Amino acid sequence: MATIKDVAKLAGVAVSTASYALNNVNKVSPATMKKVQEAARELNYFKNGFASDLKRTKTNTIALILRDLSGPFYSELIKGVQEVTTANGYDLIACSSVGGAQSTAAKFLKEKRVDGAIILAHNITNDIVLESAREGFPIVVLDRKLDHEFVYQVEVDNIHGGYAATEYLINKGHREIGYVSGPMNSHDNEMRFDGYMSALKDHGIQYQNKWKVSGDFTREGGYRATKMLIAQRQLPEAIFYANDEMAIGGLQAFKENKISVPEDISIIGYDDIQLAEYVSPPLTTVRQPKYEVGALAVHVVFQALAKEDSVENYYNLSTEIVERKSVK
Amino acid sequence: MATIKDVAKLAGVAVSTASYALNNVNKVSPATMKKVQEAARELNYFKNGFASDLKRTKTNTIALILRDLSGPFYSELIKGVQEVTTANGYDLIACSSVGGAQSTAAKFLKEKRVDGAIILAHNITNDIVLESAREGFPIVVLDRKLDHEFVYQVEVDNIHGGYAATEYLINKGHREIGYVSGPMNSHDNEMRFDGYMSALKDHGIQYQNKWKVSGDFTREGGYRATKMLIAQRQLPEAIFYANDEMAIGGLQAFKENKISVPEDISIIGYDDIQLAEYVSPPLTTVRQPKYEVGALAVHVVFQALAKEDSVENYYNLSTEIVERKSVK
DNA sequence: CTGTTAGCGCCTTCAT
DNA sequence: ATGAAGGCGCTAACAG
Repeated sequence: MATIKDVAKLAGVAVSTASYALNNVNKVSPATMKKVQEAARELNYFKNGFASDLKRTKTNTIALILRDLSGPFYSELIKGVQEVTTANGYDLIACSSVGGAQSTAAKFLKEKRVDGAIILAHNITNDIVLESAREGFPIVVLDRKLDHEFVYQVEVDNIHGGYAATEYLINKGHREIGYVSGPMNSHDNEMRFDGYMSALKDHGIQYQNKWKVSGDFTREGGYRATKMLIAQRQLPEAIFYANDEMAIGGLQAFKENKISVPEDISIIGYDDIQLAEYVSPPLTTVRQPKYEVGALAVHVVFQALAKEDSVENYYNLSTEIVERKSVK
Repeated sequence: MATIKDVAKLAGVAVSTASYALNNVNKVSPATMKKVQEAARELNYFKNGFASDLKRTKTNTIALILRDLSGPFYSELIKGVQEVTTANGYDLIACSSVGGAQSTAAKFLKEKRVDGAIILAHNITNDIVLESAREGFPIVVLDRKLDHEFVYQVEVDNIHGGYAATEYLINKGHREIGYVSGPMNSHDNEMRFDGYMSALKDHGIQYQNKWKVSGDFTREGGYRATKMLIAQRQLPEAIFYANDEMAIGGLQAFKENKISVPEDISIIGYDDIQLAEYVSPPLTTVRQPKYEVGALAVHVVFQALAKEDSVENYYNLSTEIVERKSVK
């Protein structure tokens, strides 16, 4: 592997000159420039990224940390992140948090291998985030509440989203409304549930514990939760699934039991994932502004990096109901 | 930011001792070990990843390069890559190649910021791959043919897949079979088309140029291509879409024109993406062993890294037809 | 405009 | 078992 030294030697200049030439610093004569570039090409030289990063203590890349690279994560969100990152001349890498504290993600955070990070991965503990964030290493979390000078939150207003979903069902004439929840430790789930509760309360409907069942945010979980509800032999008139994946699992369960949606029961999901519109019946759901979340998140990272005074630690975006055919 | 020096000082030992202690080298007394670890904790010390990588000239991470992080890329493939990578104690990062030669991906390749890479991204030119690969930096390509000592190929037998898809249609009694192609520069597309042609030929069917139309591997492209075919006012009996995304776009076009699938026309896709089974009618398609491709790809990287003699430069996996309801 | 040089933070050989 | 010291490849003062 050729180093900058080799290039300098071949070009007959000092290393610093070679460095300047290679980095286009306006400080070197066109002739030298050319000599150096030719030498570099001849040796098939490429800078060693680490050495460079080490020296500048800056990587020019930001990380997007996802629980599972292969999961049905929000492609719109990634798009938002990606576009803004690129527009700012930074690089983006995605890394997975499978393995928790031992994961690649945790390592990148702790060892500060990037200039900033955006996290959407429950299994990265708050501790890791808190001890990694620092001046010059802003972290934005999309999935939790955290109080730290250099940790920023952007979230969608899930309380309002949960409220809206529930109220939508109520306005359609339903009074008995089930809730299939995500994992208990999920902040998103908690907020959606809060919204659900408030809507019930504001409309004078009594909350019934038997109609709350947990589905873990997975399709499989939604399926099982729905089967449980069905097994109770007393279904509510409508169900609010805390995410679309679970709702799709629920659809499957209803189908197997010949319960038809929305004739026999109405259901509403949350997220508006791509599949939602293709499922049968098409799923009425709550859309989150995913692209905006992603774009805003990176934007915040850059603002923090630039030490702009105007950065807030907390941002909130709102949701919107998308009506399809799963509610009567 | 605390460095190893600070830790050593606080623990009252030399830097080297601190390094040994921190890296669990069996060379330091338990007492010293403890002192150092405590000092590290107290200072909230974490090693600087770059310095470490620079010194060892090894990153312990491999990169998966995808054309578009947000695209509907194969989650099964990623899963295969991820699991095997993790099982080998390596880290995995995904990076996007949007931007081509200026992309993050190209940078990681050229600057050798990882120990190995797996590429599924047409817009990374062969040149970049060829000049980046070298001893100690194996690259496996999933989407092209390339001849280089340290470039490995794993591909699925797309020729056979294309053949099988076409033959399936023929066996169902269709003689007029259209082909909606991916981009011309796609090796995958080319192979599928070759398979299509051979099947036609082997069954004594004349290839008709008017039934080949390009769809760019996107849903939108498939939609437009199908509209074009419809506009020709003379539809084939069946269409082979070179991927599922395009087939789904086609489904949409047919629906809008009240042409029903499979009654009026049969269609078959390729890939077996997740959506395929949810679309209406469920799409008959050719499944690729995606998980296996991913797993094998990383496996090859590790073999190459270990300089095993048994590594081949070329691997081939086979496909399978999954019958659903879009072919009559 | 070009060259010399001092580190960036860490690992590791060599002596002790 | 521990310490001193060199250097990985690069950048950026600083001096000329």
